[in-house]
Amino acid sequence: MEKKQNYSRKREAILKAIQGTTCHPTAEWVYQKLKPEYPDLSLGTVYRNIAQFKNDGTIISVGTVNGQERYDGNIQPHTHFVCSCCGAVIDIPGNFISLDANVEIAERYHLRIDSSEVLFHGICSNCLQRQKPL
Amino acid sequence: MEKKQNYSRKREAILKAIQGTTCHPTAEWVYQKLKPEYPDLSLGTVYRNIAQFKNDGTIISVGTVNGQERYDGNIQPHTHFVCSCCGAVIDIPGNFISLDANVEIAERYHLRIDSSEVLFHGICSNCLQRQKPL
DNA sequence: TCAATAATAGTAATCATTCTTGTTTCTGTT
DNA sequence: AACAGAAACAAGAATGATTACTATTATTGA
Repeated sequence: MEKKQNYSRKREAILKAIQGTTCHPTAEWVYQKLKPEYPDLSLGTVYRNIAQFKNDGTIISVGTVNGQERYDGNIQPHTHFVCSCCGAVIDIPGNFISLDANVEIAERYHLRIDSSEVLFHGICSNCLQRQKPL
Repeated sequence: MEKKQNYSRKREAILKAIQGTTCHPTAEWVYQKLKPEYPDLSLGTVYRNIAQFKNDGTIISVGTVNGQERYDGNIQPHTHFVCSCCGAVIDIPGNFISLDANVEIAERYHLRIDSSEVLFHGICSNCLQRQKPL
């Protein structure tokens, strides 16, 4: 019952672009990145394929920063830091949530937990440097 | 140097509406909630005051669910569960992140951490019930 | 009461994302 | 290789949440 999926060079390029960076890009970033090599690439294509990757679990969403959704090609459990100054999303190795906690919470609240996410907010080292003179 | 702030009945009502529910409402929800009592309320006013509350730290944002930002009047550290089926955001008591972790990460990566957030994704008990027949 | 200024309604503008339509690309089969 | 059906696409229109603008109204301190 699953839809057949044809090969597409652009789809592959979009995935590679997301997996090949740690900047947790937006759809627009991917579009701009690939535009030189694929001049007839359409932003809609980027969105459409990203939606598919998300659905397949090939990539994950890191959430919305300044109104734009950010994606991550690294699907290993890890943690993110979001700079409230420049909007950068930075990887922090480590999970910080025990598997036990997941199970316990799921049971206590009668929920099914599919994933957990830890997010830190603050100012990144770059922005701290820049602010020093103030 | 701080701007003077005049009293506004609508602003108070908006804050009370957000603080008086645990549903982590959207701006639209607040607007619909208050519309009967304030027939000339404007959606822009809701957004403008929410932005102010967020800035003051009176409320927090829980992130974006299905394209709409969700707010929380409870600023005590606690945890959220987001139902990927119905979009409900549910409070889970407890923080799950140690203060030590914050300090350690901040030092190791030369960051300033202002807040941390734990988010669970899955299916809530209501949606699980509804799906049972399948 | 009165002037200064903050807050608002209503509406227009913005911007990320999704949808639509007609065309092009894949793929399996002759 | 040529063909047919399905999948993917570009380009642009449509949508929907949020923000900005402008003329009016409310609040405040004197």
